[in-house]
Amino acid sequence: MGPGQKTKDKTYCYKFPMVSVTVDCVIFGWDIDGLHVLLIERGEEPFEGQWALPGGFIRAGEEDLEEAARRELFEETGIGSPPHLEQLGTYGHPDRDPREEHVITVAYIALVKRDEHRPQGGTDARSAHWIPMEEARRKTLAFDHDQIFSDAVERLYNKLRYDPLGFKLLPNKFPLRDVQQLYEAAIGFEVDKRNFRKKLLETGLLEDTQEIETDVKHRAAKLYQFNWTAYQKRQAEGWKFDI
Amino acid sequence: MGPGQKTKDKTYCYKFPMVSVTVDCVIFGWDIDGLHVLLIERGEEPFEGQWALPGGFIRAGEEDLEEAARRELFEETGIGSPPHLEQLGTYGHPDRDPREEHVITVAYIALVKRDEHRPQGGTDARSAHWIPMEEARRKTLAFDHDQIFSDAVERLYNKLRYDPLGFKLLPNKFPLRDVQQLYEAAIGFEVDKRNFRKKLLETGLLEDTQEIETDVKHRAAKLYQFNWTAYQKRQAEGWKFDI
DNA sequence: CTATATTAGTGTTTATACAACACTAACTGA
DNA sequence: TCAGTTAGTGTTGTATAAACACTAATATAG
Repeated sequence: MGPGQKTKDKTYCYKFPMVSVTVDCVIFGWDIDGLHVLLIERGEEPFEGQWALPGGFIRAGEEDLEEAARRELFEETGIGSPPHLEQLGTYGHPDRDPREEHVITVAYIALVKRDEHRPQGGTDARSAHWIPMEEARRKTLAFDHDQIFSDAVERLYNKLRYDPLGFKLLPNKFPLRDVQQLYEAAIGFEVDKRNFRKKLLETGLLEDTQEIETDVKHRAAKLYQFNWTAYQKRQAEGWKFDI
Repeated sequence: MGPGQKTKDKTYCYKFPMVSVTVDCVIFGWDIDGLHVLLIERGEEPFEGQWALPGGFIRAGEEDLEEAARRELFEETGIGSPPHLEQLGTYGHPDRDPREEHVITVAYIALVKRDEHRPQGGTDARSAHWIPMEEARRKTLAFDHDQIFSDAVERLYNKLRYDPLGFKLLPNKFPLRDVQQLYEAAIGFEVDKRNFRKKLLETGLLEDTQEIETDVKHRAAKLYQFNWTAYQKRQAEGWKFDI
Protein backbone atom coordinates (compact mmCIF):
# COMPACT_ATOMS: atom_id res chain seq x y z
CA MET A 1 0.00 0.00 0.00
CA GLY A 2 2.17 2.84 -1.19
CA PRO A 3 1.34 6.53 -1.21
CA GLY A 4 -0.35 8.06 -4.20
CA GLN A 5 1.94 8.71 -7.14
CA LYS A 6 1.36 12.01 -8.85
CA THR A 7 1.45 11.59 -12.61
CA LYS A 8 1.84 14.13 -15.40
CA ASP A 9 -1.87 14.48 -16.04
CA LYS A 10 -2.52 15.54 -12.45
CA THR A 11 -4.01 12.36 -11.13
CA TYR A 12 -3.06 10.45 -8.00
CA CYS A 13 -2.58 6.73 -8.38
CA TYR A 14 -2.77 3.91 -5.83
CA LYS A 15 -2.35 0.15 -5.85
CA PHE A 16 -5.83 -0.43 -4.42
CA PRO A 17 -9.20 1.19 -5.00
CA MET A 18 -9.66 4.02 -2.49
CA VAL A 19 -12.62 5.50 -0.71
CA SER A 20 -13.36 9.21 -0.66
CA VAL A 21 -13.85 10.77 2.75
CA THR A 22 -16.14 13.67 3.49
CA VAL A 23 -17.02 15.50 6.66
CA ASP A 24 -20.65 16.50 7.28
CA CYS A 25 -21.81 18.81 10.04
CA VAL A 26 -25.07 18.89 11.92
CA ILE A 27 -25.06 22.48 13.16
CA PHE A 28 -27.57 23.29 15.87
CA GLY A 29 -28.52 26.81 16.88
CA TRP A 30 -31.06 27.90 19.46
CA ASP A 31 -33.17 30.83 18.41
CA ILE A 32 -35.97 32.88 19.90
CA ASP A 33 -38.45 30.43 18.51
CA GLY A 34 -36.73 27.19 19.29
CA LEU A 35 -34.02 24.88 18.13
CA HIS A 36 -32.81 25.19 14.56
CA VAL A 37 -30.49 23.24 12.32
CA LEU A 38 -28.45 24.58 9.43
CA LEU A 39 -29.28 22.93 6.12
CA ILE A 40 -28.16 23.72 2.61
CA GLU A 41 -29.92 23.43 -0.69
CA ARG A 42 -27.60 21.48 -2.91
CA GLY A 43 -26.44 23.41 -5.97
CA GLU A 44 -25.12 20.43 -7.90
CA GLU A 45 -25.69 16.79 -8.63
CA PRO A 46 -26.31 14.40 -7.09
CA PHE A 47 -29.47 15.48 -5.28
CA GLU A 48 -29.38 18.94 -6.88
CA GLY A 49 -32.00 21.17 -5.33
CA GLN A 50 -32.50 18.89 -2.35
CA TRP A 51 -31.79 19.73 1.26
CA ALA A 52 -28.67 18.30 2.85
CA LEU A 53 -26.26 18.71 5.70
CA PRO A 54 -23.34 20.99 4.96
CA GLY A 55 -20.13 19.09 4.29
CA GLY A 56 -17.25 18.53 1.96
CA PHE A 57 -14.29 16.39 1.09
CA ILE A 58 -11.35 16.33 3.43
CA ARG A 59 -7.96 17.48 2.24
CA ALA A 60 -5.95 14.29 2.31
CA GLY A 61 -2.60 14.58 4.02
CA GLU A 62 -3.28 18.11 5.16
CA GLU A 63 -5.91 18.22 7.84
CA ASP A 64 -7.31 16.30 10.76
CA LEU A 65 -10.99 15.34 10.69
CA GLU A 66 -11.96 17.93 13.25
CA GLU A 67 -10.06 20.60 11.35
CA ALA A 68 -12.06 19.72 8.26
CA ALA A 69 -15.30 20.01 10.24
CA ARG A 70 -14.21 23.39 11.59
CA ARG A 71 -13.38 24.58 8.10
CA GLU A 72 -16.74 23.44 6.82
CA LEU A 73 -18.49 25.18 9.70
CA PHE A 74 -16.62 28.40 9.03
CA GLU A 75 -17.54 28.37 5.37
CA GLU A 76 -21.21 28.02 6.22
CA THR A 77 -21.59 30.24 9.28
CA GLY A 78 -18.52 32.42 9.55
CA ILE A 79 -17.94 30.97 13.01
CA GLY A 80 -14.29 30.03 13.44
CA SER A 81 -14.34 28.32 16.80
CA PRO A 82 -17.72 26.91 17.73
CA PRO A 83 -18.62 26.63 21.41
CA HIS A 84 -19.00 22.90 20.90
CA LEU A 85 -17.92 20.43 18.26
CA GLU A 86 -17.93 16.68 18.62
CA GLN A 87 -17.71 13.69 16.37
CA LEU A 88 -20.99 11.88 15.92
CA GLY A 89 -19.98 8.86 13.90
CA THR A 90 -18.89 7.60 10.53
CA TYR A 91 -21.20 6.36 7.82
CA GLY A 92 -19.73 4.19 5.16
CA HIS A 93 -22.19 2.04 3.25
CA PRO A 94 -20.76 1.48 -0.25
CA ASP A 95 -24.00 2.71 -1.87
CA ARG A 96 -24.68 5.71 0.31
CA ASP A 97 -23.51 8.01 -2.46
CA PRO A 98 -25.15 7.33 -5.84
CA ARG A 99 -21.98 8.27 -7.66
CA GLU A 100 -19.75 5.45 -8.73
CA GLU A 101 -17.17 5.72 -5.99
CA HIS A 102 -17.34 4.69 -2.38
CA VAL A 103 -17.75 7.80 -0.23
CA ILE A 104 -17.70 7.54 3.53
CA THR A 105 -18.53 10.48 5.74
CA VAL A 106 -17.46 11.44 9.22
CA ALA A 107 -20.34 13.33 10.82
CA TYR A 108 -19.86 16.07 13.41
CA ILE A 109 -22.27 17.87 15.70
CA ALA A 110 -21.70 21.58 16.23
CA LEU A 111 -23.55 23.87 18.60
CA VAL A 112 -23.52 27.60 18.07
CA LYS A 113 -24.93 30.45 20.12
CA ARG A 114 -27.72 32.49 18.73
CA ASP A 115 -26.00 35.72 19.71
CA GLU A 116 -22.78 34.81 17.94
CA HIS A 117 -24.03 33.59 14.65
CA ARG A 118 -23.72 35.97 11.72
CA PRO A 119 -26.13 34.73 9.10
CA GLN A 120 -24.17 33.94 6.00
CA GLY A 121 -24.93 32.72 2.51
CA GLY A 122 -23.16 29.48 1.70
CA THR A 123 -20.46 29.15 -0.93
CA ASP A 124 -20.51 26.95 -4.03
CA ALA A 125 -23.85 28.18 -5.32
CA ARG A 126 -25.55 26.48 -2.41
CA SER A 127 -27.50 28.41 0.14
CA ALA A 128 -27.56 27.77 3.86
CA HIS A 129 -30.68 28.27 5.96
CA TRP A 130 -31.63 27.89 9.58
CA ILE A 131 -34.51 25.44 9.65
CA PRO A 132 -36.68 24.91 12.73
CA MET A 133 -36.37 21.37 14.06
CA GLU A 134 -39.95 20.34 13.37
CA GLU A 135 -39.66 21.45 9.79
CA ALA A 136 -36.28 19.78 9.36
CA ARG A 137 -37.64 16.51 10.67
CA ARG A 138 -40.29 16.53 7.96
CA LYS A 139 -37.84 17.08 5.12
CA THR A 140 -36.24 14.27 3.18
CA LEU A 141 -32.55 14.96 3.05
CA ALA A 142 -30.02 13.91 0.44
CA PHE A 143 -27.80 10.80 0.77
CA ASP A 144 -28.22 9.14 4.18
CA HIS A 145 -28.46 12.52 5.87
CA ASP A 146 -31.86 11.69 7.37
CA GLN A 147 -30.16 8.96 9.34
CA ILE A 148 -27.26 11.20 10.35
CA PHE A 149 -29.60 13.99 11.36
CA SER A 150 -31.78 11.76 13.50
CA ASP A 151 -28.72 10.22 15.14
CA ALA A 152 -27.48 13.73 15.89
CA VAL A 153 -30.78 14.78 17.44
CA GLU A 154 -30.84 11.71 19.61
CA ARG A 155 -27.27 12.29 20.75
CA LEU A 156 -27.98 15.94 21.52
CA TYR A 157 -31.12 15.16 23.47
CA ASN A 158 -29.46 12.49 25.56
CA LYS A 159 -26.34 14.48 26.19
CA LEU A 160 -28.15 17.56 27.41
CA ARG A 161 -29.07 15.61 30.52
CA TYR A 162 -25.59 14.94 31.80
CA ASP A 163 -23.54 17.65 30.14
CA PRO A 164 -24.10 21.39 30.46
CA LEU A 165 -23.97 21.51 26.69
CA GLY A 166 -27.24 23.39 26.60
CA PHE A 167 -25.62 26.56 27.85
CA LYS A 168 -23.52 26.56 24.71
CA LEU A 169 -26.66 27.17 22.71
CA LEU A 170 -27.76 30.12 24.83
CA PRO A 171 -26.40 33.67 24.84
CA ASN A 172 -23.79 34.42 27.48
CA LYS A 173 -26.42 35.96 29.71
CA PHE A 174 -29.82 34.38 29.87
CA PRO A 175 -32.93 34.18 32.04
CA LEU A 176 -33.65 30.83 33.68
CA ARG A 177 -36.84 30.59 31.65
CA ASP A 178 -34.78 30.16 28.50
CA VAL A 179 -32.85 27.29 30.01
CA GLN A 180 -36.07 25.59 30.92
CA GLN A 181 -37.54 26.10 27.48
CA LEU A 182 -34.44 24.65 25.86
CA TYR A 183 -34.57 21.56 28.05
CA GLU A 184 -38.27 21.09 27.54
CA ALA A 185 -37.80 21.32 23.78
CA ALA A 186 -35.06 18.75 24.06
CA ILE A 187 -36.67 16.16 26.29
CA GLY A 188 -40.09 16.60 24.75
CA PHE A 189 -42.20 17.27 27.83
CA GLU A 190 -42.71 20.02 30.37
CA VAL A 191 -41.06 20.10 33.76
CA ASP A 192 -41.98 21.79 37.02
CA LYS A 193 -40.60 25.31 37.18
CA ARG A 194 -39.72 25.26 40.88
CA ASN A 195 -38.01 21.88 40.80
CA PHE A 196 -36.09 22.77 37.67
CA ARG A 197 -34.83 26.10 39.01
CA LYS A 198 -33.96 24.52 42.34
CA LYS A 199 -31.85 21.84 40.71
CA LEU A 200 -30.16 24.30 38.39
CA LEU A 201 -29.29 26.75 41.12
CA GLU A 202 -28.11 24.21 43.66
CA THR A 203 -25.33 23.15 41.30
CA GLY A 204 -23.80 26.51 42.24
CA LEU A 205 -22.67 26.99 38.65
CA LEU A 206 -25.11 29.73 37.69
CA GLU A 207 -24.11 33.26 38.58
CA ASP A 208 -26.53 36.11 39.00
CA THR A 209 -25.22 38.87 36.72
CA GLN A 210 -27.26 41.53 38.60
CA GLU A 211 -28.77 42.44 35.27
CA ILE A 212 -32.30 41.96 34.07
CA GLU A 213 -33.96 41.46 30.72
CA THR A 214 -34.98 44.52 28.75
CA ASP A 215 -37.61 45.08 26.07
CA VAL A 216 -39.97 42.63 27.59
CA LYS A 217 -43.73 43.17 28.01
CA HIS A 218 -43.95 41.97 31.61
CA ARG A 219 -41.88 41.60 34.76
CA ALA A 220 -38.25 41.32 33.68
CA ALA A 221 -36.31 38.23 34.73
CA LYS A 222 -32.82 38.19 36.19
CA LEU A 223 -30.01 37.26 33.82
CA TYR A 224 -27.61 34.50 34.79
CA GLN A 225 -24.39 33.22 33.33
CA PHE A 226 -22.87 29.77 33.45
CA ASN A 227 -19.54 29.53 35.22
CA TRP A 228 -17.53 27.29 32.92
CA THR A 229 -14.28 27.50 34.85
CA ALA A 230 -15.99 26.38 38.05
CA TYR A 231 -17.61 23.59 36.09
CA GLN A 232 -14.28 22.35 34.78
CA LYS A 233 -12.86 22.37 38.28
CA ARG A 234 -15.79 20.38 39.63
CA GLN A 235 -15.62 17.97 36.72
CA ALA A 236 -11.93 17.35 37.37
CA GLU A 237 -12.88 16.35 40.91
CA GLY A 238 -15.21 13.71 39.54
CA TRP A 239 -18.44 15.64 39.90
CA LYS A 240 -21.12 14.89 37.33
CA PHE A 241 -23.58 17.36 35.91
CA ASP A 242 -27.09 15.93 35.90
CA ILE A 243 -30.31 17.76 35.30
CA MET B 1 -14.23 14.06 -8.14
CA GLY B 2 -14.49 11.09 -10.41
CA PRO B 3 -14.14 7.43 -9.48
CA GLY B 4 -10.78 5.74 -9.64
CA GLN B 5 -9.64 4.84 -13.13
CA LYS B 6 -8.05 1.46 -13.39
CA THR B 7 -4.99 1.61 -15.62
CA LYS B 8 -3.01 -1.15 -17.31
CA ASP B 9 -0.37 -1.37 -14.58
CA LYS B 10 -3.02 -2.18 -11.97
CA THR B 11 -3.20 1.14 -10.22
CA TYR B 12 -6.26 3.21 -9.40
CA CYS B 13 -6.07 6.88 -10.26
CA TYR B 14 -7.99 9.85 -8.87
CA LYS B 15 -8.07 13.59 -9.45
CA PHE B 16 -7.31 14.37 -5.83
CA PRO B 17 -5.03 12.82 -3.23
CA MET B 18 -6.95 10.19 -1.29
CA VAL B 19 -6.86 8.91 2.25
CA SER B 20 -6.63 5.24 3.13
CA VAL B 21 -9.25 3.91 5.51
CA THR B 22 -8.70 1.14 8.01
CA VAL B 23 -10.93 -0.45 10.60
CA ASP B 24 -9.46 -1.28 14.02
CA CYS B 25 -11.21 -3.37 16.66
CA VAL B 26 -11.00 -3.23 20.42
CA ILE B 27 -12.15 -6.72 21.32
CA PHE B 28 -13.05 -7.30 24.96
CA GLY B 29 -13.48 -10.70 26.54
CA TRP B 30 -14.25 -11.54 30.13
CA ASP B 31 -12.30 -14.46 31.47
CA ILE B 32 -12.04 -16.29 34.76
CA ASP B 33 -9.44 -13.84 35.92
CA GLY B 34 -10.97 -10.63 34.73
CA LEU B 35 -11.41 -8.50 31.67
CA HIS B 36 -9.13 -9.07 28.73
CA VAL B 37 -8.48 -7.37 25.43
CA LEU B 38 -7.25 -8.94 22.24
CA LEU B 39 -3.97 -7.48 20.99
CA ILE B 40 -1.69 -8.52 18.18
CA GLU B 41 2.03 -8.40 17.82
CA ARG B 42 2.69 -6.67 14.54
CA GLY B 43 4.52 -8.82 12.02
CA GLU B 44 5.51 -6.01 9.67
CA GLU B 45 6.58 -2.40 9.52
CA PRO B 46 5.72 0.11 10.72
CA PHE B 47 5.90 -0.76 14.41
CA GLU B 48 7.05 -4.32 13.69
CA GLY B 49 7.13 -6.38 16.85
CA GLN B 50 5.01 -3.87 18.78
CA TRP B 51 1.58 -4.52 20.21
CA ALA B 52 -1.41 -3.09 18.41
CA LEU B 53 -5.14 -3.41 17.98
CA PRO B 54 -6.22 -5.83 15.28
CA GLY B 55 -7.36 -4.10 12.12
CA GLY B 56 -6.97 -3.76 8.41
CA PHE B 57 -7.82 -1.77 5.32
CA ILE B 58 -11.38 -1.67 4.15
CA ARG B 59 -12.30 -3.00 0.76
CA ALA B 60 -13.36 0.11 -1.10
CA GLY B 61 -16.65 -0.18 -2.92
CA GLU B 62 -17.34 -3.63 -1.51
CA GLU B 63 -18.14 -3.47 2.15
CA ASP B 64 -19.73 -1.31 4.82
CA LEU B 65 -17.59 -0.24 7.77
CA GLU B 66 -19.29 -2.63 10.15
CA GLU B 67 -18.85 -5.47 7.68
CA ALA B 68 -15.14 -4.71 7.60
CA ALA B 69 -15.02 -4.78 11.41
CA ARG B 70 -16.86 -8.09 11.46
CA ARG B 71 -14.45 -9.54 8.92
CA GLU B 72 -11.48 -8.37 10.95
CA LEU B 73 -12.99 -9.86 14.10
CA PHE B 74 -13.58 -13.17 12.38
CA GLU B 75 -10.02 -13.35 11.15
CA GLU B 76 -8.68 -12.82 14.64
CA THR B 77 -11.09 -14.81 16.78
CA GLY B 78 -13.08 -17.07 14.51
CA ILE B 79 -16.24 -15.43 15.82
CA GLY B 80 -18.57 -14.58 12.96
CA SER B 81 -21.31 -12.68 14.71
CA PRO B 82 -20.16 -11.09 17.95
CA PRO B 83 -22.73 -10.57 20.72
CA HIS B 84 -21.96 -6.86 20.53
CA LEU B 85 -20.27 -4.61 18.02
CA GLU B 86 -20.43 -0.85 18.01
CA GLN B 87 -18.58 1.99 16.40
CA LEU B 88 -16.32 3.88 18.78
CA GLY B 89 -15.08 6.74 16.63
CA THR B 90 -12.84 7.75 13.79
CA TYR B 91 -9.26 8.88 14.15
CA GLY B 92 -7.78 10.84 11.32
CA HIS B 93 -4.76 12.92 12.18
CA PRO B 94 -2.61 13.21 9.03
CA ASP B 95 0.48 12.01 10.93
CA ARG B 96 -1.06 9.16 12.88
CA ASP B 97 0.54 6.66 10.51
CA PRO B 98 4.25 7.18 9.99
CA ARG B 99 4.00 6.02 6.42
CA GLU B 100 3.77 8.69 3.78
CA GLU B 101 0.06 8.51 3.14
CA HIS B 102 -2.84 9.77 5.20
CA VAL B 103 -4.51 6.82 6.92
CA ILE B 104 -7.66 7.30 8.94
CA THR B 105 -9.15 4.54 11.02
CA VAL B 106 -12.67 3.78 12.11
CA ALA B 107 -12.49 2.10 15.51
CA TYR B 108 -15.00 -0.48 16.70
CA ILE B 109 -15.65 -2.06 20.09
CA ALA B 110 -16.54 -5.74 20.14
CA LEU B 111 -17.57 -7.83 23.12
CA VAL B 112 -17.28 -11.59 23.04
CA LYS B 113 -18.32 -14.24 25.51
CA ARG B 114 -15.67 -16.28 27.18
CA ASP B 115 -17.51 -19.50 26.47
CA GLU B 116 -17.82 -18.78 22.76
CA HIS B 117 -14.34 -17.72 21.94
CA ARG B 118 -12.18 -20.26 20.16
CA PRO B 119 -8.61 -19.14 20.70
CA GLN B 120 -7.05 -18.62 17.32
CA GLY B 121 -3.68 -17.54 15.99
CA GLY B 122 -3.89 -14.44 13.83
CA THR B 123 -3.15 -14.35 10.14
CA ASP B 124 -0.46 -12.34 8.36
CA ALA B 125 2.40 -13.60 10.52
CA ARG B 126 0.97 -11.67 13.43
CA SER B 127 -0.16 -13.37 16.58
CA ALA B 128 -3.20 -12.52 18.62
CA HIS B 129 -3.25 -12.78 22.41
CA TRP B 130 -5.75 -12.13 25.18
CA ILE B 131 -4.11 -9.58 27.45
CA PRO B 132 -5.46 -8.77 30.93
CA MET B 133 -6.61 -5.16 31.16
CA GLU B 134 -4.03 -4.07 33.69
CA GLU B 135 -1.25 -5.41 31.57
CA ALA B 136 -2.71 -3.91 28.40
CA ARG B 137 -2.91 -0.51 30.06
CA ARG B 138 0.80 -0.62 30.78
CA LYS B 139 1.78 -1.43 27.20
CA THR B 140 2.63 1.21 24.64
CA LEU B 141 0.68 0.40 21.53
CA ALA B 142 1.48 1.18 17.91
CA PHE B 143 0.09 4.23 16.05
CA ASP B 144 -2.46 6.10 18.17
CA HIS B 145 -3.86 2.85 19.52
CA ASP B 146 -3.19 3.90 23.11
CA GLN B 147 -5.69 6.68 22.61
CA ILE B 148 -8.20 4.42 20.90
CA PHE B 149 -7.85 1.78 23.58
CA SER B 150 -8.35 4.21 26.43
CA ASP B 151 -11.37 5.76 24.69
CA ALA B 152 -12.80 2.26 24.29
CA VAL B 153 -12.30 1.42 27.95
CA GLU B 154 -13.98 4.62 29.01
CA ARG B 155 -16.92 3.98 26.70
CA LEU B 156 -17.29 0.41 27.94
CA TYR B 157 -17.15 1.41 31.58
CA ASN B 158 -19.73 4.15 31.19
CA LYS B 159 -22.04 2.09 29.07
CA LEU B 160 -22.18 -0.86 31.42
CA ARG B 161 -24.22 1.28 33.78
CA TYR B 162 -27.19 1.90 31.54
CA ASP B 163 -27.00 -0.97 29.08
CA PRO B 164 -27.08 -4.68 29.93
CA LEU B 165 -23.99 -4.98 27.79
CA GLY B 166 -22.18 -6.75 30.59
CA PHE B 167 -24.19 -9.90 30.09
CA LYS B 168 -22.71 -10.14 26.61
CA LEU B 169 -19.33 -10.74 28.18
CA LEU B 170 -20.56 -13.55 30.42
CA PRO B 171 -21.39 -17.12 29.49
CA ASN B 172 -25.05 -17.84 28.79
CA LYS B 173 -25.51 -19.19 32.30
CA PHE B 174 -23.74 -17.47 35.12
CA PRO B 175 -23.86 -17.06 38.89
CA LEU B 176 -24.77 -13.61 40.22
CA ARG B 177 -21.32 -13.37 41.75
CA ASP B 178 -19.80 -13.16 38.28
CA VAL B 179 -22.05 -10.29 37.35
CA GLN B 180 -21.02 -8.41 40.45
CA GLN B 181 -17.33 -9.05 39.82
CA LEU B 182 -17.65 -7.79 36.27
CA TYR B 183 -19.34 -4.60 37.39
CA GLU B 184 -16.88 -4.02 40.19
CA ALA B 185 -14.00 -4.45 37.77
CA ALA B 186 -15.66 -1.98 35.46
CA ILE B 187 -16.61 0.77 37.87
CA GLY B 188 -13.46 0.39 39.94
CA PHE B 189 -14.92 -0.04 43.42
CA GLU B 190 -16.82 -2.64 45.39
CA VAL B 191 -20.56 -2.63 45.86
CA ASP B 192 -22.83 -4.16 48.50
CA LYS B 193 -23.79 -7.69 47.63
CA ARG B 194 -27.36 -7.53 48.92
CA ASN B 195 -28.17 -4.22 47.26
CA PHE B 196 -26.61 -5.31 44.00
CA ARG B 197 -28.47 -8.60 43.87
CA LYS B 198 -31.72 -6.93 44.85
CA LYS B 199 -31.46 -4.37 42.06
CA LEU B 200 -30.44 -6.98 39.55
CA LEU B 201 -33.27 -9.35 40.41
CA GLU B 202 -36.00 -6.75 40.66
CA THR B 203 -35.51 -5.90 37.00
CA GLY B 204 -37.19 -9.24 36.41
CA LEU B 205 -34.84 -9.94 33.53
CA LEU B 206 -32.76 -12.66 35.19
CA GLU B 207 -34.13 -16.15 35.05
CA ASP B 208 -33.20 -18.90 37.44
CA THR B 209 -32.07 -21.81 35.27
CA GLN B 210 -32.58 -24.30 38.13
CA GLU B 211 -28.98 -25.31 37.61
CA ILE B 212 -26.04 -24.76 39.90
CA GLU B 213 -22.32 -24.38 39.43
CA THR B 214 -20.16 -27.48 39.37
CA ASP B 215 -16.52 -28.07 40.13
CA VAL B 216 -16.44 -25.47 42.82
CA LYS B 217 -14.73 -25.89 46.20
CA HIS B 218 -17.58 -24.52 48.31
CA ARG B 219 -21.34 -24.06 48.25
CA ALA B 220 -22.42 -23.94 44.62
CA ALA B 221 -24.32 -20.88 43.40
CA LYS B 222 -27.45 -20.87 41.28
CA LEU B 223 -26.99 -20.17 37.59
CA TYR B 224 -29.05 -17.45 35.96
CA GLN B 225 -29.57 -16.35 32.40
CA PHE B 226 -30.42 -12.93 31.01
CA ASN B 227 -33.72 -12.74 29.18
CA TRP B 228 -32.85 -10.69 26.12
CA THR B 229 -36.24 -10.90 24.48
CA ALA B 230 -37.96 -9.58 27.60
CA TYR B 231 -35.37 -6.82 27.73
CA GLN B 232 -36.07 -5.76 24.15
CA LYS B 233 -39.78 -5.67 24.88
CA ARG B 234 -39.26 -3.50 27.96
CA GLN B 235 -36.87 -1.26 26.11
CA ALA B 236 -39.41 -0.74 23.33
CA GLU B 237 -41.84 0.49 26.00
CA GLY B 238 -39.35 3.13 27.05
CA TRP B 239 -37.93 1.34 30.05
CA LYS B 240 -34.30 2.05 30.84
CA PHE B 241 -31.81 -0.40 32.26
CA ASP B 242 -29.86 1.15 35.10
CA ILE B 243 -27.65 -0.60 37.58
C1' DC C 1 -17.55 -38.20 60.90
C1' DT C 2 -16.48 -33.94 62.81
C1' DA C 3 -14.64 -29.59 62.49
C1' DT C 4 -13.26 -25.88 59.75
C1' DA C 5 -13.15 -23.01 55.81
C1' DT C 6 -15.44 -20.86 52.03
C1' DT C 7 -18.97 -18.79 49.55
C1' DA C 8 -24.32 -18.42 48.86
C1' DG C 9 -28.17 -16.30 50.12
C1' DT C 10 -31.36 -13.25 52.57
C1' DG C 11 -34.47 -7.95 55.16
C1' DT C 12 -34.73 -3.95 57.58
C1' DT C 13 -33.73 0.61 58.64
C1' DT C 14 -32.13 5.20 57.50
C1' DA C 15 -30.87 8.81 54.56
C1' DT C 16 -31.25 11.05 50.31
C1' DA C 17 -33.22 12.43 46.05
C1' DC C 18 -37.31 13.20 43.29
C1' DA C 19 -42.10 14.69 42.35
C1' DA C 20 -46.17 17.07 43.20
C1' DC C 21 -48.22 21.11 44.29
C1' DA C 22 -50.19 27.20 44.46
C1' DC C 23 -49.60 31.46 45.67
C1' DT C 24 -47.50 36.41 45.88
C1' DA C 25 -44.42 39.93 43.57
C1' DA C 26 -43.13 42.90 39.87
C1' DC C 27 -43.82 45.07 35.87
C1' DT C 28 -46.47 46.62 31.43
C1' DG C 29 -49.95 48.73 29.01
C1' DA C 30 -54.63 50.13 28.38
C1' DT D 1 -55.94 51.74 38.80
C1' DC D 2 -56.93 47.73 36.87
C1' DA D 3 -56.08 43.71 34.16
C1' DG D 4 -52.77 40.85 32.09
C1' DT D 5 -48.46 38.48 32.06
C1' DT D 6 -44.43 36.33 33.72
C1' DA D 7 -41.00 36.04 37.83
C1' DG D 8 -40.00 34.04 41.84
C1' DT D 9 -40.40 31.18 45.99
C1' DG D 10 -41.09 26.09 50.20
C1' DT D 11 -43.08 22.19 51.93
C1' DT D 12 -44.60 17.66 52.08
C1' DG D 13 -45.04 13.05 50.55
C1' DT D 14 -42.96 9.23 47.92
C1' DA D 15 -39.56 6.50 45.87
C1' DT D 16 -34.97 5.23 45.47
C1' DA D 17 -30.37 4.37 47.30
C1' DA D 18 -27.18 3.15 51.05
C1' DA D 19 -25.73 0.98 55.13
C1' DC D 20 -25.52 -2.95 57.64
C1' DA D 21 -24.71 -8.95 59.72
C1' DC D 22 -26.12 -13.18 60.07
C1' DT D 23 -27.50 -18.23 58.67
C1' DA D 24 -27.25 -22.01 55.06
C1' DA D 25 -24.88 -25.14 52.14
C1' DT D 26 -21.11 -27.63 50.57
C1' DA D 27 -16.11 -29.14 50.30
C1' DT D 28 -12.09 -30.57 52.43
C1' DA D 29 -8.80 -31.82 55.93
C1' DG D 30 -7.89 -34.07 60.02
